[in-house]
Amino acid sequence: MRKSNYFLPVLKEEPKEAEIVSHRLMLRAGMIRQQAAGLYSWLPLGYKVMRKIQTIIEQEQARAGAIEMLMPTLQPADLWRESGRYDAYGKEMLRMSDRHDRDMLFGPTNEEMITDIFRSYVRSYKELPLNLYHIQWKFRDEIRPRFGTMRSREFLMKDGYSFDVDKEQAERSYYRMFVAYLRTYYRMGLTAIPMKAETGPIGGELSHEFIVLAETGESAVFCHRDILDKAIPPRDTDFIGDLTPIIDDWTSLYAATEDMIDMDEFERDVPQEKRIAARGIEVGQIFYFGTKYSEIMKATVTGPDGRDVPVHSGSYGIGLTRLVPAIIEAFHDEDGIIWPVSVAPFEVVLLNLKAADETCTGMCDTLYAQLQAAGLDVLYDDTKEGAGAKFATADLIGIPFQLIIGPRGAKSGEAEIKDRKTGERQTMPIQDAVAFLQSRIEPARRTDI
RNA sequence: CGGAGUAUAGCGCAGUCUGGUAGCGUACCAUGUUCGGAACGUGGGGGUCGCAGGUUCAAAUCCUGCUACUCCGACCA
Repeated sequence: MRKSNYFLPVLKEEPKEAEIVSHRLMLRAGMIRQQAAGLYSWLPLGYKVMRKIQTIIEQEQARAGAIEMLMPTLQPADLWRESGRYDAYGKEMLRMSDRHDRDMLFGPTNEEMITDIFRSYVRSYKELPLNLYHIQWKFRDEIRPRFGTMRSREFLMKDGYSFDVDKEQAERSYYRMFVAYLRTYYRMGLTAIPMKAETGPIGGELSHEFIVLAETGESAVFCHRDILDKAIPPRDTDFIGDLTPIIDDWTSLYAATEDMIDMDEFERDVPQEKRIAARGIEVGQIFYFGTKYSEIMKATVTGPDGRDVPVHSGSYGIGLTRLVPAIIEAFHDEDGIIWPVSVAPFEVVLLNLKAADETCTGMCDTLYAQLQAAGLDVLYDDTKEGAGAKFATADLIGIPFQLIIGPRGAKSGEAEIKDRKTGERQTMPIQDAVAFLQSRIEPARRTDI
């Protein structure tokens, strides 16, 4: 993409309303625009990041056997009356009526709707296990939205629902999502720690929150240091097989949020030098809630013994619109964002330091074509801005690699490459630059791990 | 929902106390000189001063009501 043809409204000055660093940087980098309290437009750069996150989620969900679909944002109130949550949910639920005065709501989640779909079609245990998910906008009328898209009212969430014939099978489904989540966050460059969690208003018995450590995190968290270095289950993990050893390994080390922390247990199980007490951002949560909805909404299947049983379910959420700021909270410095390659809006930015210089521009045009041909996602700053402004913008929007071509280098055949993360720069013959970038970027995509 | 603030050009702000033809920086447009870390000069365009009502010869400024947004608390993917 040529920057001259792109829409990238970066701000030089600090927006006054933004409190935390990710919100400030998302506004300054031209990723989002606030339209009302807790409502945001996603501008091209921000949306591109979210699409990359979405693709990773979809790939890892598919690997774990979950099937993607799409349910509507608006839901009929009757479905929620049936589960009893229409009255239980309170003012967080945005309610409205249509032209025929039918009570509707903007869905804050989809347990009722998916249960309705399930009970309409599935009759036999032989069709199980089943795990259906969608990625759709939700609305919760937060009393006080804040921190940009970290805590917005409208938010994009992946929510998945598993259906199994009994608790044992349901636990296996839960474990599949547990492993899928570990892989999903890792592929985004994050270290997300599964922590024992409260089951909250959704209810249930077994639940983990996935937490990214960050100073600006909303909740205090406690864990064993070694959990940060645990190996992620590889891509060839057998999701059909028994995942219990992986789960046991991950849950053997203490990790809990402030809601669930048992200090005596923490201090007993974790040696002092291994204790981490920090703050964290929740980027996902998984639940097993058994037959909570299937019983009340009569979602049953016929078991092997010929008798009807209510299905055992779990739900699995990942907040996409929260992940974007969470990644920024984890990866930034005083100059701006530092994207992990796998979610970066562009993998490399080509900086033509002097667009007025014919040699320089000719060289850059050639390189731009070569970078694209090499399969790299490239932003080409072909504008007439000064060099300083280009550097500042490139740093701000956090593209992992900068390929810098100045008039001197263009003449002598030398290119400079800056690694945004380390700040390290190296000079090399221009004809080597594309291959070098390829060798650095391809493994960093984490598509083969 | 309780407490505290803010609202003046795209963005950041001054002007309000003490009423008298709306300003600064930046961004934008034109032009010239620059050109490796957000360059400089000259010229230019852009504002129903959040909305409504009131006081006054005269309101960004004083009074009343409303709305939106932000921060602190309780709530939460």
